[in-house]
Amino acid sequence: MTRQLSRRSVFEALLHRSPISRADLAKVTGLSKQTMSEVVDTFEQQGLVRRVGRTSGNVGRTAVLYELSPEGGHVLGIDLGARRLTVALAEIGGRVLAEADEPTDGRGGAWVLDQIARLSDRLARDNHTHPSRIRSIVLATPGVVNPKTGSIEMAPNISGLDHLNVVGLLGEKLGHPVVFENDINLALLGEIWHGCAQNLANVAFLALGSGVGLGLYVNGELVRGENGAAGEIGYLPIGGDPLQAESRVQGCLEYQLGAAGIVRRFGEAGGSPVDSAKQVFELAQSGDARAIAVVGETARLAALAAATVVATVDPQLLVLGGSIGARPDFADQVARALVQLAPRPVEIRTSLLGARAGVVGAVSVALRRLHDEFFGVAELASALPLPPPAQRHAPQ
Amino acid sequence: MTRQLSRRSVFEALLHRSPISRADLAKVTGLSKQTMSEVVDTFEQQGLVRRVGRTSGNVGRTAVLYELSPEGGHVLGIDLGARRLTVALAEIGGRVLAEADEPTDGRGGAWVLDQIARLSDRLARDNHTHPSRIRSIVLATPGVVNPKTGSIEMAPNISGLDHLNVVGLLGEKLGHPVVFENDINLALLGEIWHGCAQNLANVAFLALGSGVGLGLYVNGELVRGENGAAGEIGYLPIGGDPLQAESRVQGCLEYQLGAAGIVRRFGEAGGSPVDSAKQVFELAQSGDARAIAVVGETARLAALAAATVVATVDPQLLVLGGSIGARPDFADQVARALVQLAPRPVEIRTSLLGARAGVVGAVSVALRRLHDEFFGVAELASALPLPPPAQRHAPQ
DNA sequence: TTCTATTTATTCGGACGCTTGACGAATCAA
DNA sequence: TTGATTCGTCAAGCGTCCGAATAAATAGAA
Repeated sequence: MTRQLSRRSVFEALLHRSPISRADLAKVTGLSKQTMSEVVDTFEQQGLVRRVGRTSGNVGRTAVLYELSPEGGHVLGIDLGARRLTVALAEIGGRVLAEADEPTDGRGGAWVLDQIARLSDRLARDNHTHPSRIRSIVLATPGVVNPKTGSIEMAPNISGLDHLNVVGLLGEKLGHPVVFENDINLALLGEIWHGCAQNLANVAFLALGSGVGLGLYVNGELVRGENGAAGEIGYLPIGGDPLQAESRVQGCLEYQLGAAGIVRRFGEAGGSPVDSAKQVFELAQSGDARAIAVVGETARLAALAAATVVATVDPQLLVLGGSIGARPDFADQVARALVQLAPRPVEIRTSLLGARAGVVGAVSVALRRLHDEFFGVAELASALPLPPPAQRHAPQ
Repeated sequence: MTRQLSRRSVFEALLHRSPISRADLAKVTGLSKQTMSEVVDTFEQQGLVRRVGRTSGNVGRTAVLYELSPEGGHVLGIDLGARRLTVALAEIGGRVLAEADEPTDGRGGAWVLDQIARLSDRLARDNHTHPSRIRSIVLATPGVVNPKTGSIEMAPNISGLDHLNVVGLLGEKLGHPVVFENDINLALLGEIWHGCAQNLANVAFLALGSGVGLGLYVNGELVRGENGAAGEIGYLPIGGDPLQAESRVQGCLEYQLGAAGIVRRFGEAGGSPVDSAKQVFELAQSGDARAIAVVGETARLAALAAATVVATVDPQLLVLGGSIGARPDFADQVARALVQLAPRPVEIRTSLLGARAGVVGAVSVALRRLHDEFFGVAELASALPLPPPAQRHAPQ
């Protein structure tokens, strides 16, 4: 029990300061040299740690340096988008070994699952890792992921996936259980781990692309909501009559702010025919007056959504992401509009990782789960619960 | 270190199952009878625990029963409202011993601080507790409380308090440091501890009274925001033009939905002169058509705010509180309007504790802080942090 | 009443994990 | 070569926990 705590703090020190000697580990963790040698020895026997050289140049005896060994375990992050499939492989120490991506198999359904398995397998073998060594897998997917069951409640925009038991089938194909999480939530975690929101505890991630979505990170924790539906801001009563038919079906804000809404509004404004929101933005940059107006209105709506989030959860930073939100010209307009709307100034940044955010976030969660599997202190960490109002008297 | 964990789990068992014998404690906690006797003995010596009788009627030797002793410590919860001052005294085991309230001293400033000290002192002495025995004090106040400094950033609606170092002065007067927290947040925690939201982890508390405010409880934790300004939904861009002058100063939603806004709208609708929002609601109940319309519009605005919260954080339960929000007739109208607006049905309840919610929540936080002071595992509980992207190599 | 089964409570011995201090080993600098 | 310094191991001791044995107290059966 107390050994578990020692092992945990040694592992933590190894995560952040490798390569490191046993003597230094003892100083950092506060444990004795004796205990340290014992712990490191068991780590070495388990393959969690390996020798990596000796110190030199210092006065005194040289020390053996240790670092976390890739033998300790590998993790897989997968971003399953409607257009693109991305997979990343990392080792227990946090180093991302390789990333690969392909267009998502257009035939959908089981073909996509096969594609994921094939790509993951190739990635593992190309990096001298047998797929069976992978000890944690997290998959980013659009749609609502129920936090209790882990199942997908709203199928992603991929045909034929909604009838399949995706969690079970994919776990079987990959030889290890797969944890699902909403892609926007994972993009947010990606930005927090390796992106523009590092070391912050209160961050909101506004994703504007084909749809609109929000990721919330509060008190250093992801907000999923009771049904995993937190951040479904497509349904915010902004930008139109929330009782309208379109608003009921698709969500009031999404109807205006989604890519389809932008294209539609550009058409209604008499703009030349376009078939993607991207073209509207490009027209605006080239000076098309109608496009400029539509983009301005789009930024105003996004700022309204941002102001809503700022007033509700008071984040330290607002990250703009998604294929539309990450455009720097657009982000500037949103920031300017937000100054007028928000009760207090809030910093805005555009996504640093872009399309990679989701897969990086998936890797970060997969890593965290692996670490917790080895060194978790689940029941220890729980807060002392207060007594209920009706004192239960133990029947004697 | 490991003893601390044992002590902690024994205390937890005592909190929830007292009176209880040492033998039963051993069964519940999984510790040995031997260890249990040691721990309980030290608790008894520290005055944390006392004998309270023996078992009888069972076969076998009788057991000595123990319970948490009030000698272990008392806590104070204080709700400082603009109109009313409420103080509650509880003991370490969670029992609320007494509550008292008075109209807030209208002279404001230092008089109010004196009043708090006097009322607290009386409450302690009336319950055979010397004020010096009080080991944790939490005060509920309107306004934004900075979560880092603990200071009040927006002074409550009490004259003369904004120039004073309230935290320091009050701590001195009461002989123990005082922790401040937003009154709506504490009302929410009150409902979660003893009210209508017991044992839930995702709750939103919509407070409608002279102002509008929101309390958020997510993942079993209070959401304060980076600056303590989470839940400042008076600034939601709902119910009017958010760029208007009134919206900028007071908040767009608050301008319409606050008590003053209700009275104003009733006047604009040609209603008979009233001087409080309460009268508008009473007129509506007695059949006044204009009042009915104004109340209906008010409910619609509240439902829009609620829909915003539901779409953003997906709570399990929405509690309506505050002098206006807790009216059952009004809550029904809000619930009906929300069905049309929210993407998914969400349960709504009205506050069970009413005006007492704030002080009950203050007691709950004071208790939790006392428990953590004795049995906290702060650094143990922290999650394993992931390594930063740039691996720091220890300079050797 | 006496005896037995049962439960509570204490005592004792042993195991585990951690620390301290001493000591040998390895290295750099003079 | 010598001394200072640091690394790593060994041995001893301490705190905490557990399990087994034992004593104490009680209800129910004989």
